[in-house]
Amino acid sequence: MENNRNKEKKDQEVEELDEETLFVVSQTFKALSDPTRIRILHLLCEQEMSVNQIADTLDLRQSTVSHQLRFLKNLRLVKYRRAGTTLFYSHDDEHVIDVLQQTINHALHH
Amino acid sequence: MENNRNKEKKDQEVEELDEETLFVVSQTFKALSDPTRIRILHLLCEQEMSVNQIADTLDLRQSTVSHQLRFLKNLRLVKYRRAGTTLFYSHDDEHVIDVLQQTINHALHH
DNA sequence: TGTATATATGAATATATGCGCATATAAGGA
DNA sequence: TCCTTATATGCGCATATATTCATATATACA
Repeated sequence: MENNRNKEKKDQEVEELDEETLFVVSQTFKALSDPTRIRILHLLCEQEMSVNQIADTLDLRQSTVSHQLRFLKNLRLVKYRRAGTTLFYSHDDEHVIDVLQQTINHALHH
Repeated sequence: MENNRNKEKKDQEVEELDEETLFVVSQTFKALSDPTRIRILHLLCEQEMSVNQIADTLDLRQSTVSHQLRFLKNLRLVKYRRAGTTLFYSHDDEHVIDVLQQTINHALHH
């Protein structure tokens, strides 16, 4: 079987993805690949919520929610505003929310 | 902190996702969360390819490609046609390919 | 300063995941 | 039937991940 790497690119040949793009894309989807994070992001689609509100609504431990919010915040998928000791989280990436909504709708209608 | 589950739904309150939807959506994104699977699906966006062609093009072991193709086939994200002993794989879910392309483009242009 | 509330964090544990080796299976041709 | 080629699969290892408990940090307020 012939190996085409390092040869001239054929007309229909697809451009290989560079490592950074691959990393960003895989991380983005990894964020959406866990049911807990999906539930959290789905909540935050329409309203901001505090950590404890999220934990209560989804019946999760406070630490679980906090860990996952840190994960999502590192990827800049959520942000927060402080009000006293309470932090209100909201989504911070329209594209990711779009993709999530699309896929939820696709799953619901099939 | 008040727990709103099992109470009347407020106007802006988001509908909770049922377990099956949650499973389907998370599995879909899990498929897209691994760099190897992304590379394979990205290749199959534009052309069908045999297992060995994929392995050669992406510099992966044949067993690695086969394992990942099985994963993708279980989720019905790829299909294949047989030609002798060779299996030509191609993508089989337009929605997932769309979502992948969108996210790759989003990553490339930011 | 001391207390209460909200959130974050570190460590431990259980589980899931990706990959490679070795081998099995399957189809085609001599 | 035997050999070759293409692909699939079982198992084990190494690593990643999600969750929990216990505790730390931070803010507000008396």
